[in-house]
Amino acid sequence: MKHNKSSLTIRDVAEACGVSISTVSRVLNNKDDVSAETYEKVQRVIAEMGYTSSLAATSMRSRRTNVIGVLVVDLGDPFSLELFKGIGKAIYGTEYDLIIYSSGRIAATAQSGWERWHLSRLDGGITDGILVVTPTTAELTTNSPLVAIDPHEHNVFPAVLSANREGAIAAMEYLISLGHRRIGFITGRQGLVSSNRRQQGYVEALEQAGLPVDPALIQPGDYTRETGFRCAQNLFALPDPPTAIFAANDQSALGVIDAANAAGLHIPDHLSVVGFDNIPQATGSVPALTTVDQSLSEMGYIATTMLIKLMQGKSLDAPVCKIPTRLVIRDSCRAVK
Amino acid sequence: MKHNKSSLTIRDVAEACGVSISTVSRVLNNKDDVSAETYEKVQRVIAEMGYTSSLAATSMRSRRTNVIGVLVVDLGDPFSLELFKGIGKAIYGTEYDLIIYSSGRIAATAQSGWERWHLSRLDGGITDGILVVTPTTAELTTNSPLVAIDPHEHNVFPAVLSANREGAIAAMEYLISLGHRRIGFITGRQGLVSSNRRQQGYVEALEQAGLPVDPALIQPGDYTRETGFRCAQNLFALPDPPTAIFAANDQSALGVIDAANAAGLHIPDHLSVVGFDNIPQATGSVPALTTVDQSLSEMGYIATTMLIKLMQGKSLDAPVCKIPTRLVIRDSCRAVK
DNA sequence: GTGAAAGCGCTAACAC
DNA sequence: GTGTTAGCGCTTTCAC
Repeated sequence: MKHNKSSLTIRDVAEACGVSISTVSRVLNNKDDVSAETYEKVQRVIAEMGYTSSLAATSMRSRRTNVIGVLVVDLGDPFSLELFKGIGKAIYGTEYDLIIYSSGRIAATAQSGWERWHLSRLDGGITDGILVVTPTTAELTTNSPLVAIDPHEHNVFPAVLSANREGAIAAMEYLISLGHRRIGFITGRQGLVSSNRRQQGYVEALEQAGLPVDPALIQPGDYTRETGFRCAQNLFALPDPPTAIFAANDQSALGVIDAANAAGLHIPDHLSVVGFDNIPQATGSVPALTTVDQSLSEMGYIATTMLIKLMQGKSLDAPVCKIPTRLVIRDSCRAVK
Repeated sequence: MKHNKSSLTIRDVAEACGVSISTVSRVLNNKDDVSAETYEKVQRVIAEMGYTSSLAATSMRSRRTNVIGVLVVDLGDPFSLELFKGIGKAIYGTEYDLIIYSSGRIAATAQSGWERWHLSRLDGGITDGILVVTPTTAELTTNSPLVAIDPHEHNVFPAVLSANREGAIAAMEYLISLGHRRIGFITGRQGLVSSNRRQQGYVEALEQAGLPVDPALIQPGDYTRETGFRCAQNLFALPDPPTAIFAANDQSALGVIDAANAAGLHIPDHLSVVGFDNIPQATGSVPALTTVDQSLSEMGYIATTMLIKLMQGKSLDAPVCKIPTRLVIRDSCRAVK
């Protein structure tokens, strides 16, 4: 490890060129009131020295950094990760940089309000625009453009929304059209908006079809395969077990398949299965699973696109963009007579 | 986009408290030379106003930011994403914050040297420690601790290394022990170190066993499922096709399975398959695939742990840490007679 | 125990 | 065209 001398500053460049720091600054910012000759020379020296302006200093002095900040609680959460793909794609080839900010301090993070804390850390400084991945945007205030990713309804910022409810309804309508009357539901993690919305769709579709909502058919899952497995077992053990199961996400659906295999139940002969899938690749190798696909990476992509528009001073076509879901029918469902 | 006024500054807090900005600064930094009374009051006002010190300003003035910077070219690359999981886990509950930095400017990014550019942007300012995800660390200079993630051999920094070569050897030795003599290899993306190392292991294992290295058995892949599919087809079409295929990653291995299915070849009766798997979950739903598992998230975790140690002024047990691979034998291989 | 003042590296007036 | 200068929000001596 080489700990060299302290990093280069604009002053070092200026001295090396024999000009003043403001001239260097002008070159850095592509101002046009510099002689071609000087411009050229400064450029050369900058390249030679490998100088880069310090983000910290630039942020402080000027309001233009071309940096987009992404605020996220749990880095590593598959949800966020999938979003990053889309965000990265949207940023690619543009003149923007990206900073994903996350904190290890659970104290500042676990309490609601982490978004606010993070936001004020970056905003008013380093970033020119913000993408927040959080359900609660109510308390957020900022001077720069902000786009929220899948916030809940009280949101006042431009946002991209996922069609959780609609997707669940589509899945249920399909199952119902196949003749299923008793359809089990494995919920997502309690407290998450996505989970509530999917459950809401499940209930609405039943009511719409004039079918009863049997609480015994609703099993509390948590988006994991293991819990999906146990929920399915509970469902199988019912005196009057369901002929179909709708799982609130891909992992739960895989758990259902595991449980069916374990119980010697054949899909789709004995049981029809549909899963909500945020990361279509996740079930890509399980072609026999019907899914409601929702592309999280598309959400990230679109949110970033919206933010960039805002940062460029353009206005949005619509302040809120809903990302559609798509029912991908494969071999895991069969009509019942 | 422009900035309005009104981000809260330390001066606002000072005025609201009727003290000087230096007193507020002392409270912010937990200095002990402030009277309990004042301390308490300032704390309260800070909480009430929802003030947070600006990262930009703090970075500039002091050397201590408690922020770890992660430099990455391609956000969205599954490799990086998996790393983030481990990094996030390592950071969780600590007093450190994390900044993942990535640039959309292909000009600064595509050319070798992006690492250097990014580094100097963050270093000497915002971050106290750096994690770089890049093969080439040779040109990097920095004043703060730096840990490289899977760099190639000319690296001088503390690093975590993956056992690509060793893993490939393990896979090959297993196949060879089963009696396979003609083993196909689907390479990773050309130019990547991981790819080279795995190929190196393939060749070494053959040589070690006194088996010939047949160039026709080495198909150039690119870590995608589609290319894996085509490579496998090429292999099948050989006058003397292989009895086993080792694919340089999970996706290619899935492509091989696709191709085998398409060609009516049964695994493992007609063909044995092993894949190198960076993201064990990726093939989790394909239990019939033997894999060399290497946990990328573990690499991220360990690298972060090392960096934190360094940032705390402690020294490392070893400057370089090798992440082991694990051969997970399942039903995709059979002995040939 | 607290305040005043000097910068950190940079940009943006404003001079010349 | 180019240099000088005044801060951006903060930490840190150094007085009091």
